Amino acid sequence: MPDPMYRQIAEQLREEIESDRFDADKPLPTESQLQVSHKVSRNTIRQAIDLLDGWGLVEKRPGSGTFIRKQYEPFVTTLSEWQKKSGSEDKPGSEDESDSGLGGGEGAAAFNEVKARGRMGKFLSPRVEIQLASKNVSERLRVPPGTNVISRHQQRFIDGQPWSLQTSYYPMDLSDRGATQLLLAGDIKEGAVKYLGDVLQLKQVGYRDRIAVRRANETELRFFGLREDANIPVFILLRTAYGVDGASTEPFPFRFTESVFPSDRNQFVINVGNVPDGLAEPAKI
Amino acid sequence: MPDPMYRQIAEQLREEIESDRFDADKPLPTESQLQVSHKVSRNTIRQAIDLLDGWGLVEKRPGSGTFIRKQYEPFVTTLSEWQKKSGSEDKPGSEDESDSGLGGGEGAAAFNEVKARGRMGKFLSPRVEIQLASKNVSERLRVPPGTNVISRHQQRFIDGQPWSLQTSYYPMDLSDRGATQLLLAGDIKEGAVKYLGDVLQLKQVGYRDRIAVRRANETELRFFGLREDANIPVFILLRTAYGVDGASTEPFPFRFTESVFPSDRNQFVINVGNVPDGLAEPAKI
DNA sequence: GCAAATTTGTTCGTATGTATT
DNA sequence: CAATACATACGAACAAATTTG
Repeated sequence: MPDPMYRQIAEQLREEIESDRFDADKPLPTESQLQVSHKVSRNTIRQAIDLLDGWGLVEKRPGSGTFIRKQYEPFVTTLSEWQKKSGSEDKPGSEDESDSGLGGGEGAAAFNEVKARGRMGKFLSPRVEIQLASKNVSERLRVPPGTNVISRHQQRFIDGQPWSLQTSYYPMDLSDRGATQLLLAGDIKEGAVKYLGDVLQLKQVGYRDRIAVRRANETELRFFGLREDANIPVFILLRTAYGVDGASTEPFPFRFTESVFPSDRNQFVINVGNVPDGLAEPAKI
Repeated sequence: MPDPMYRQIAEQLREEIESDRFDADKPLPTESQLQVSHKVSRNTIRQAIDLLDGWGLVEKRPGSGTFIRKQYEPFVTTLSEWQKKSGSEDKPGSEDESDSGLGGGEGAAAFNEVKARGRMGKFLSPRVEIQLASKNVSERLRVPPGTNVISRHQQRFIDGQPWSLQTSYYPMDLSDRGATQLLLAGDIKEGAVKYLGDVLQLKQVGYRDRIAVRRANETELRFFGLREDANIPVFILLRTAYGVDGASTEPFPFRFTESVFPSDRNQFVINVGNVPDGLAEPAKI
C-alpha cells in the first residue's frame, strides 16, 4: 500500500531540499506551480507542505512564499563546571571556587562560555520585580507560598539571535540582609553568586538542575521567532542553587532559576569526574 | 481580528479537555457531531482537531474516534551520581567507586534508580553486534572510521511502558584483551563498568554527557508508541565514558553510549556539588 | 465469522480573505 | 493599487480502519 499522495510529495520535497536542489534564498515553487507539476489539487500540495512545516524544514510566509528554514549551529551550554582549575583537583563544592562560582550556565559563567566559544553574547539588563512566590518557587526556595520573592528576568542573545530567557528568584531575606543590588535592574557585574558571597558571606556549595522539554508558549514563540506550526519545543532548565553562610552550615536553597532554550539551537553538556580538557563540541544527532 | 474558526474551536476544546469536561475513557464527540454543534464544515473541525493533535492533547484512532492523550508521570533520570557515599566526601572520580561506577543512567545505576523510585524496570537482553564504526562513534572512541566496534543495543521499559533505547559502543580492543562477555548477548550482571574493572583493571574516571532533542525517527515512533502527528520529540543522550588502566594513566574513552528517551515521559537531573540528599522529584513545567 | 454501521483519512473543486511585494 | 502567494472555509465523494450487531 503506497503512502498517501501528500506524504509522497512531502518526502520527495524533503529529499530535494536536503540535497540542496532548491536555492536556499529563494522561495520554493509556489503551491500553484507544485499543484501543476505534481498533478494534484492545491489542497493536497498544502497538506504536503504542512508536513514539511511540522518537521521544521520549511517556513511559510503569506504573500511571499515558502522558504527553506535555516539550520542553526547548535550552541552548547556546559551545566557542570567547564573551566579546569589549575593546580587543584576537580572537586565541585570544594573551597577554591573561582570567579564563576561552580560554573555552568550561571550569568557570569554562561557569558564566559559564550566568549570562550568565540561567539558574541548579549545579555540584556535584567528586569527586576517583587513577586508573590508561586507554588513551584516557594517549594524550591522553601518559603511559604505567596511570600514576596525577588524575580530577575533576563533576555539573552548569541550572535544576534535570541538564545534564552531566564528568570531567577531569590528570597527577599537576602536583600533585607544587605544584598540590595538584587533589587536594582542593572547587571551584577561580578555575578550574583560572587556578589552574595562578598556581601553576605553566602557561599554556593552546589546546585541541582532539572531538564525537561515542552511546547513553547506564546511569549516564547514570539521572543525566539518560532512559528507555532514548526513545532520546535523548548528546553526548560530549572536550577536550585544551595549555599551556606555564617548562620548555617547546612546548605539551604538561595536561588531558583528557570531558563528556557529553544531546542533547535541548543545542546547541553555535563562533565562528571575526570574528562578531557577543552570545551565540548556539539553532538551530531 | 478574531482568530480563525478552527483555532477558536481548538482553544475551546482544549479548555474543555483540560477542565475534565470529557470522559477520559470515551472518545470525544465525533467530527460529524462537532460539525453540527459548532455549525462549521467537517474540514474546519478536522483542522481544529489536528491542532489539538499537534499539541499532543488528543490522539485520533481511525474507525474508533478521537481520545484524550494520557499524560505520563515523568520519570527522572539522574545523570550525575545520585547515591551519597556514606562516610566519604562527594568527589566524582575519587577512589571509592561503588558498585554502580560513577552512577547516573548507566545500566546498573539506571536500574537501581528505577527501583529506588518505586517503579518497575524491565531491561531486555542486549542485542550484540560487531559493526563498522560510524564517523560519530569513531570520533568519540578515538578509533579510525570503519574499524570494528562492539555494539550493544538494549530496549528498556518502566512499569510496562517503553522508556528508552540505548546503544553502547566499545572498542574491539577490550574484548581482545579478555573482556569477552562484551560479545555475549546476555546481561552483564555486575554492570559493564564493574566488569571491565575486574577483568581489565580498567577503571572509569569520568564521563561527558551531551543532551540534545530531535524528532523521533520511524523506529523510535514505533517502539515508543508515538504518533507522528503528536510531534513528541525525543531526548538524545550521548555519553562518552573515560577510564584509565595499567597501561595508561591518561584517561581514554572506552565506551560511547547513545540513549533515546521520549520527552513526554522523561526528565533529567544533575547534581553538582553539595545538594540535599534524596532523589529529586519531577519538575513541574 | 461476516456484514453493516460508524469514524477518521484522503482528495478533489471552488470561493473568498489576508499579507506581502 | 494591482498582482502574487499563502490562509480559511465550504461541500462532496470515496477509502480505510474499527466496532457493532
